[in-house]
Amino acid sequence: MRRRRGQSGKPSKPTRNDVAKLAGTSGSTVSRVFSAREDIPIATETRAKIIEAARQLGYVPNQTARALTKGRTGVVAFWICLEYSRYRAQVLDAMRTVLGPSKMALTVANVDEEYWRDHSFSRTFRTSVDGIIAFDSSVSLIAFANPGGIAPRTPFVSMGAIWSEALSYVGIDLRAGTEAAMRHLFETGRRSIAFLVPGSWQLDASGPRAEVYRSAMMERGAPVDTILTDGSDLASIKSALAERMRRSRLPEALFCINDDVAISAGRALASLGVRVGHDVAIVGCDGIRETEEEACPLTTIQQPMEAMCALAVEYLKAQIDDPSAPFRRCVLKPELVVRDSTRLGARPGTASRCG
Amino acid sequence: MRRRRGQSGKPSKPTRNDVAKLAGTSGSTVSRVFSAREDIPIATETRAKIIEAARQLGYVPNQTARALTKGRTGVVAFWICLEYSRYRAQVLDAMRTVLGPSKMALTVANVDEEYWRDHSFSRTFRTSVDGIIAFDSSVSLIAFANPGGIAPRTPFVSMGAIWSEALSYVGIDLRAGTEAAMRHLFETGRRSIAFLVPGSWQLDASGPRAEVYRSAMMERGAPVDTILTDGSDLASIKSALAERMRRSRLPEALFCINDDVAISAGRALASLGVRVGHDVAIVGCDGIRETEEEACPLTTIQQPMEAMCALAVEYLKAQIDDPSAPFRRCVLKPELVVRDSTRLGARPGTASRCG
DNA sequence: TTGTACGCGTTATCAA
DNA sequence: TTGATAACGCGTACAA
Repeated sequence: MRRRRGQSGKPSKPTRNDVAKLAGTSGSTVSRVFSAREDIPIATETRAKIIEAARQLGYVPNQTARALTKGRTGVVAFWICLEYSRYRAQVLDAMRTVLGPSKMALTVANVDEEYWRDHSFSRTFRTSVDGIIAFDSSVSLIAFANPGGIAPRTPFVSMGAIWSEALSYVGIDLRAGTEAAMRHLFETGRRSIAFLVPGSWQLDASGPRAEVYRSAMMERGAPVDTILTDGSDLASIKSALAERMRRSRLPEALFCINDDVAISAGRALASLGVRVGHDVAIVGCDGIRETEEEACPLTTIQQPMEAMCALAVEYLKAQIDDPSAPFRRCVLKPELVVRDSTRLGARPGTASRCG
Repeated sequence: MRRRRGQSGKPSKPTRNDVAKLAGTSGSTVSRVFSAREDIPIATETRAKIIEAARQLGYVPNQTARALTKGRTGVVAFWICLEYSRYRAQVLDAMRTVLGPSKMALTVANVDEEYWRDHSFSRTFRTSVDGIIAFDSSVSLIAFANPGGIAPRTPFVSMGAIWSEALSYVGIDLRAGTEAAMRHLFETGRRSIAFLVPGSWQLDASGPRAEVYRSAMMERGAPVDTILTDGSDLASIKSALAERMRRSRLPEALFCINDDVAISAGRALASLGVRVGHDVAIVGCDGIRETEEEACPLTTIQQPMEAMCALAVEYLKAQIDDPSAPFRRCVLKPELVVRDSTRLGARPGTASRCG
């Protein structure tokens, strides 16, 4: 038995035909009015009656039915981890900016975490979309890029520091970024450089940043010097650095796994009486806006967030418009933005505490 | 003419019936297998054949069709401005946390900006959902809460500092928060208190925070003292404060429109040689995490982000489960978190500059 | 345990 | 300019 309008007292949503009945016309004509297409001629009077009837009933076209017949939703999904991170929030902002003027609608889903919880994409897949852009999502790579992966015919573009060669992607070359950072540090005369990373980040202690750091050091005959912190919070970073100062000497420079860590390191050192940029240079990674407004602005490896989003959208559109189009690929190079935290000869400063 | 599978060379997605044919069974049985319901009995052998056929074809159930027949998507939309803001990113994080363990899927849309651009919700409405939670979205209030508003039968809950009495909402009582902040400042002996706000924020210069600030001052016979800045960036705030120092005296306390402004104000003052918490007290608003890790941790009006999200979800669920259920309403009080920026007798500190 | 048949609310085609 | 009518792909009542 089906729930029918008005039968059980629960009012369900009005449909095209309800409007048609009230307007004294047919369902197809109602559809035409709401199709919002200029090229379909409708008598002014008919249209007015339909608009009025729809208003009275509170009619809204059912997007699900529409999508079913058209085979398109006009929506692209952006899969990104929604756990708080300034970097990701800024990437999301870039995606919003890029997709704003487009015809496509944007919908954001929190994919990775959901997968680890459910061991499936069932929830994420519930919103039907024309294509998917996934940012730094290892999980979706596993799902899409493997042979016999899920939803093989859904247009998919991976974006960020990890990707699979099997499909379209817009990568970020963290190796190149790290190389530039290390070169800069050596060129500005730093010899002892440490890599600062929370110890729990298995992946990042062995990823491209760590690798390039190590080989850059070894190339120059400098000792590899990794400082592991307990967490990524200020307190953990401060205690790791304080401990280091107690046991031996601080390095001349810190290469930090990301900007969050770099910012905390800068503050921690300042509060320990160390002059950032003078006694110790700091380099971060990602290029979040906050690096610019620190007491001592931080040198950082700036990711090309907006360019990355724009390309990913372009690639996805190509796939959507022609599912048999070849995959497109590109790896973007970050730009080293040099600021006072690594600039020689900056004026000395001191810790900032409460008044 | 309809695009048919295999006819034009463009392979379209396989359907239930394709799988059924390959598995030598019927479409409904395929549906049953993919319904993932435990209570439907299926012969082990049949199921195996279907799974295998689906794998071969790369079959994924069409969510659009599924939603059309079931009348449910299992998705809730979260409408929030995606322009970068640490506060909103933290609210989003809270929503993710709350919805994580739930059965519902979360989809995030960038509503307000889209509306100002398109003057319609057409894009936002393309993803069909069971209900909508809107955060600090004046636009969606106009659309939903007005008589004869759009989509009157879609479950809708507004959340945040603005709401409409017409529908379910979870509000935040900024008046109460501001009152607590002002009380605290007066109780700790501050007499001259200025309100710091970017001048372009029309709304916020006349919203609840501004109003309560003014009446609190007037009640105590203290002069209202609004400091307008050109923008919300550090430079604008610094120049407004420097200008003030030049012309007259700094107030004993700054009540800032939000934490972003408060953080910038703290840094600006420090760099001008003012001791935050000693020479000038600072209070922010929103309770973003960053207030805690400033050189001088900031007192702030902490929004109950997670409680707010949890309630909004609860209210929405109620509406979804029973569309005729009464609207539910609640206004949450923020909590004043007192930190060193307003604590008397904190140790003096100085500006932190580059080394 | 499985198959048949209908309906979900649209869009698009075709005839009027 | 408008009205029937056939898909769209799936869920499910009912019959087998």
